[in-house]
Amino acid sequence: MTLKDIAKECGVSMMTVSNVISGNHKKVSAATIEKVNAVIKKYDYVPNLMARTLSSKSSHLILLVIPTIKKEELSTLYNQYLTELISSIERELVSNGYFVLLHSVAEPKEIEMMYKTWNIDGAIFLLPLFNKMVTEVKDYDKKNFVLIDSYADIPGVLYSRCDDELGTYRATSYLISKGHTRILYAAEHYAKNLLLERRYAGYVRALKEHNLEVQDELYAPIVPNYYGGLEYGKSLTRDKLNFTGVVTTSDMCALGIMQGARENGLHVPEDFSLIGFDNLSVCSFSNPKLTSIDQQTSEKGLRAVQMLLDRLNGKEGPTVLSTETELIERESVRQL
Amino acid sequence: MTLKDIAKECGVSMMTVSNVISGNHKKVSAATIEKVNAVIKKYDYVPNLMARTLSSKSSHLILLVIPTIKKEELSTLYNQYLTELISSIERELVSNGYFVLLHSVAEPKEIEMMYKTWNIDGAIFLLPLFNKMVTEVKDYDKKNFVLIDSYADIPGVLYSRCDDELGTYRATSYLISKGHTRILYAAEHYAKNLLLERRYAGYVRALKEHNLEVQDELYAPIVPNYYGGLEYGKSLTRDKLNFTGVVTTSDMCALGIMQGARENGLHVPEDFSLIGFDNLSVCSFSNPKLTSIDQQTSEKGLRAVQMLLDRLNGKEGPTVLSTETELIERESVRQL
DNA sequence: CTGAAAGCGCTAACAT
DNA sequence: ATGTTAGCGCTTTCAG
Repeated sequence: MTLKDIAKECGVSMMTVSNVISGNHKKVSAATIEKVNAVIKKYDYVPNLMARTLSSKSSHLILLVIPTIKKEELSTLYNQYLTELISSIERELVSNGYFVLLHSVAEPKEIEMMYKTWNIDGAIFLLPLFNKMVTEVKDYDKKNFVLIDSYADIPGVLYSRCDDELGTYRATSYLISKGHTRILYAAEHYAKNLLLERRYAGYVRALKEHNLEVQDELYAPIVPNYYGGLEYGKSLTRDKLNFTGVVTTSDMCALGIMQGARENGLHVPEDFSLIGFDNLSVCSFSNPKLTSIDQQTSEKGLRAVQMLLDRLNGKEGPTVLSTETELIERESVRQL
Repeated sequence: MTLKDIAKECGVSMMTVSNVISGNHKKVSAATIEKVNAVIKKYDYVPNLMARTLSSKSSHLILLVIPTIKKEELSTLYNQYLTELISSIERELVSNGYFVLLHSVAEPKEIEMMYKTWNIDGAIFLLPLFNKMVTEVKDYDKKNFVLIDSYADIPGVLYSRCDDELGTYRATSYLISKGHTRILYAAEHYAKNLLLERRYAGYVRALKEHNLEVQDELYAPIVPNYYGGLEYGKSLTRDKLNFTGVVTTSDMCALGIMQGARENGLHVPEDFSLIGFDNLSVCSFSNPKLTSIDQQTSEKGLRAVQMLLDRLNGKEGPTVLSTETELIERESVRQL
């Protein structure tokens, strides 16, 4: 069943049917619209988007870029966070008449290739890993890119993230409100990773606001994932414990620290308090349950899509959107 | 840059270029092949698959069907398992020249719609939730469907799963080998869910082989997810504990039981032993670490793709493939 | 408001 | 081994 068939059955031209389908309702009389729609429904006709794209150039296809990472990394580092993002983005795109092409990408050429092969309308990059790659794509500023969790500040692209600085500020302030004054920051931070930089800034701001000193010995420059945390936790002993609370930048890292420390007989929250980041469901599965900073992951995906669609529709709108963070109290912080 | 441009620059016809690209090397001389390839490389030309699909009918697009489920369910029930499947399927398809259209689906019509709009070459259904829906799709047996984790036995479709029966057999046998004789099976099983049926069969077989009786009181018909487990765990008290070991059908369920029981002062493995299923990375994050049955999730995805590609290429091959299960010892089972 | 012609970029089928 | 013709299903453009 094609446009032509529908047109024939209705006794009108293909263009009329096309206009009905595209919602060009000013160009067709109400009577024909109804007639055409009836026939469309009768045959369950849906337009072939390959043909439409070929002649109109707009595919309604959005590239969802995931990293080409090894299986182990995928499962331990990004698991639930990614599923939540992917599923929220998929839902929002589909409910707006767009389709999702999922593709893992290791170099800029592959992105250009996808644009040529499929006439992609836009692309969403799921992780800030892609920051440098993006600028190496030809005409990237005209390709409707959305970067998630990025602070790269590349002109012409869109950003969806959370208020990272405020997140760690909340975590740190909460520990302070519970009587903690010696608070460890457990994650590397350096200018190259702008997101971690923001999170560190939040920690520093909270300390300063409460007249606490930022001390070198309260900074553990670890890689903020499960294994980085585990290793650090294992290095802890009771006499080396020069802090009472820890701020981390991921739940997985926090769980690693907890697990590593336990192997040395150190327990959360008796020996030290601990706060995660992301509020993954594993927070409820650990013992003790992990207090964490929620960052509204699904909402972040949804806003990424909305920004993108606005841009595709030529609407002026914000180029950066941030979700709000919130402290979720569980069992890993104790009152001193 | 189009086929036409390449043809012109090479001084040959479009068909010659087309034949070079499609690998029809018997129809073109070695010299022209080289010349054409040089020009292709020079311009970074990649064919437009919209146009190719329009004329050839084969899109090289595979539909990856995920369920339309609510956010909370996604994160707690399927998180890592799904990520692992999706990423392995994506990698294998792309490295074979196919592309992945990700779409959540709630009813059969949507699948037919995707076939019409995008000339999909085949579809992979990520969860057995889709069993009934599949048979309601028109000409489903000619649409190159792969069902993951399904025992539906619908003719004309392909199946990728693990040896579920052997999995629970291994778990049960392991508990028996550790001196357990009163072993609880914690998951509903009924003819409608064929996978759970298989898993229950494995439990029963292990008991019988060791001359242990299958007892009604050692069957807990719970929904095998975190919340089902949690609820059941909370219902346990020391005097109601009429078993020493538990076989479950998912890690999440096992973690739920562990957590719920702990709230009543019952501990794993001191008060009872426990085995999960899936071997998710959370098994290493819990305390105690969860002994589990690994089912090679990535491999399962990979085999799904290979079966599908064989069928698309007209190769005769198996219609069912199962990955092997393996017991991964950790800390949740003790020797009696 | 409706329609006819031309063409998007490619390949199947048939020449040569 | 290479070229020509026709057409995939749709939209753009231009006429009425």
